[in-house]
Amino acid sequence: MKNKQVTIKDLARKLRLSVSTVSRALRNLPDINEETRRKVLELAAGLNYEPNYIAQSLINKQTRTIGVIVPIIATHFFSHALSGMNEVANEHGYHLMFCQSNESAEQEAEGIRQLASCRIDGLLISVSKQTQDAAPFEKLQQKGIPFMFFDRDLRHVTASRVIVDQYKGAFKAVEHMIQQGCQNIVHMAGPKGLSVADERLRGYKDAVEKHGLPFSPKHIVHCGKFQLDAPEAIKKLMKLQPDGIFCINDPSGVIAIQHLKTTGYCVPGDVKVVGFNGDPVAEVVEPALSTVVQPGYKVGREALKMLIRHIEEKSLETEELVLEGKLVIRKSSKMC
Amino acid sequence: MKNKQVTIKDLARKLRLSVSTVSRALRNLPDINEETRRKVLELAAGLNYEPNYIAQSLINKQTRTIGVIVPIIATHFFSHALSGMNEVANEHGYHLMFCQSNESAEQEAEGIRQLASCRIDGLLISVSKQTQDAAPFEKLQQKGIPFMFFDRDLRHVTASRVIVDQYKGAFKAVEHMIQQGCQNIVHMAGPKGLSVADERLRGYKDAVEKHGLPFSPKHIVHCGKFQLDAPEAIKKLMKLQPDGIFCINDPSGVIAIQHLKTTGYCVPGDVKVVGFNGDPVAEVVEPALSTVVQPGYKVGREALKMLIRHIEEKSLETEELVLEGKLVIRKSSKMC
DNA sequence: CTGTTAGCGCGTTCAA
DNA sequence: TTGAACGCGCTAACAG
Repeated sequence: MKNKQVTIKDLARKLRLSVSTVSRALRNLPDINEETRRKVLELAAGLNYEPNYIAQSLINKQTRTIGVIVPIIATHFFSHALSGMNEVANEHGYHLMFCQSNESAEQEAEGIRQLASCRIDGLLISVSKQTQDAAPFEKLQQKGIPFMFFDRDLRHVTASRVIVDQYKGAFKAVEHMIQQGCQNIVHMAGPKGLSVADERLRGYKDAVEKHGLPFSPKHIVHCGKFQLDAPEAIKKLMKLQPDGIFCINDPSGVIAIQHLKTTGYCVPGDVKVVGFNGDPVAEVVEPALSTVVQPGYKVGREALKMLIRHIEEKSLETEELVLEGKLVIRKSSKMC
Repeated sequence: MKNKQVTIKDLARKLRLSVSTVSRALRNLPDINEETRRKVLELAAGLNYEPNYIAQSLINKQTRTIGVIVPIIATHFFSHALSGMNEVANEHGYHLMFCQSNESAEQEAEGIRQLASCRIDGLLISVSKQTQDAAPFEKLQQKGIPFMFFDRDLRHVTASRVIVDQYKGAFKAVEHMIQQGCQNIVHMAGPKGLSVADERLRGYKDAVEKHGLPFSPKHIVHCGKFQLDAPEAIKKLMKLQPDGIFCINDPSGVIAIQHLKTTGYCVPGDVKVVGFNGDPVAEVVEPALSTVVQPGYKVGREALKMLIRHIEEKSLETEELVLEGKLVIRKSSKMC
């Protein structure tokens, strides 16, 4: 039943040639008679010959496979990033091997180990919320496996990265709220230590301070798992009687809006809300949620392009590409 | 700079043993002195030895890698399915290689070709909206590469599959609408020929007929790209003055609700709406959209589990697992 | 218990 | 222009 793959050896036998001649013909190397090449190519096509990439990899020491680790696939941003990577991979003849860390540093380290032992040519990673330890990345460096961060990175690790300017996005968003009349803006923040969350917080704080709005540590509440923590976070934040809530992402923005509505507040009349990401739910909630749209697809594309370039040029320099999110203003933050 | 990986040969040299002895020690085979095994294992750990899976694959003829092809990753259902597969893959020591067809039969065929030439051990696929041709799958069969469908399948291709009972889900949904008082239900359908869309349509039609509700070909409008076609489809359907719209999925259900509201209808008062899938937007839209939640994560898990079983048992029988969606009733379809 | 030999499918010398 | 021989890292068969 098992249909053995035809090998270069089979071709050689049928043509009474040596394997090395066949190999040369197949790879379009010079130093070969046009006539023999034609014959080889013809038979190869006829017999449906396909090179064994495994065998080639064993020699080349390259697999044309890139590993990708994301915290959670089922996310608007990361699924779009993967989609972008998929396209670039196709364009350049690479394959993608993926792994999900489930926001766990442990699973992430295990994923890195697994993928690295597969002899991938490079690794693209967006770290989990927990990740602090640089050790797994140092091991990659020792092994000589090129890797890069995309979106969520570890600041203190020397590596290339493609990120989105979270600081600027947050700053723009908060400044917009101020322009719309907010005088007291609070921030439902993400987990401490996560690069993107820290940057958004920094952007929020700078915008608030630049415009002389009130600020205190109480203006910020951190959420680990926002689906769980958000409701309580909002209650805490509302004690400050804010007229604006800047949320770490869109799902939490949606929760905020829903909570405000059920507790008798008017959005945007009493309180304006802005989220972050560009999730589909932001467009659907009522009032529609203003947000900073992250270019997930583009992040994926650019990250893989950069990594492939580094791999193929054997470049050791680190590079950093910073993209920008786009503030999309909807009803939830408009003056009325 | 390049840190050469330590090989079994290096271990052998340092221990003055033969490579085969080392190999046996490493693999915990019998016929080996406990003392030597200990030494080998110790040195291997000390030198950070890692087996070269490429070389092993060349011999075993197995890569412990599964290919996955999905129409669109950035989708609630498929991203959750991938997530489920990722978990099972980890549990069983497999890797996942993925590829997106972008709903194009051509890209899908190319993806199959690409993955197959990578010497994957098996393939999991959910077909594109366009796919009709069975040829790519026959080639897989010839090559002896086990493959399976999940969710969207090609009915006339003999292969195992893990699917969700779309017929039953649609039937339940429409029957629920009838119970809530609908007398004239129309259907915003998916593309013709797509297995899941056809089944949902069948379920809709049977439920309507069972209860003696009016039905005509005009009660159904097909959408290819629902984001584009939905608005027009709704206009057409509304000419029949329905009091219920059963939508092919949640995004189109959301569009329906929004359209109805802006044209002066009350949902669910005048018209009840039910979607399909369980996308997050369904919970957020107002009124919240009733839907049939598809167990995407479980489909992914079960599909990969089944495929791995088939691979490891070299089973040739085809198997079919049918899961069920769950009707979740929200405001958009409640009697009032 | 251990080592020798052969080979997986292919690429890379080097002679011929 | 072609072919023989060797090696990639590892496993498998057999002999010792």
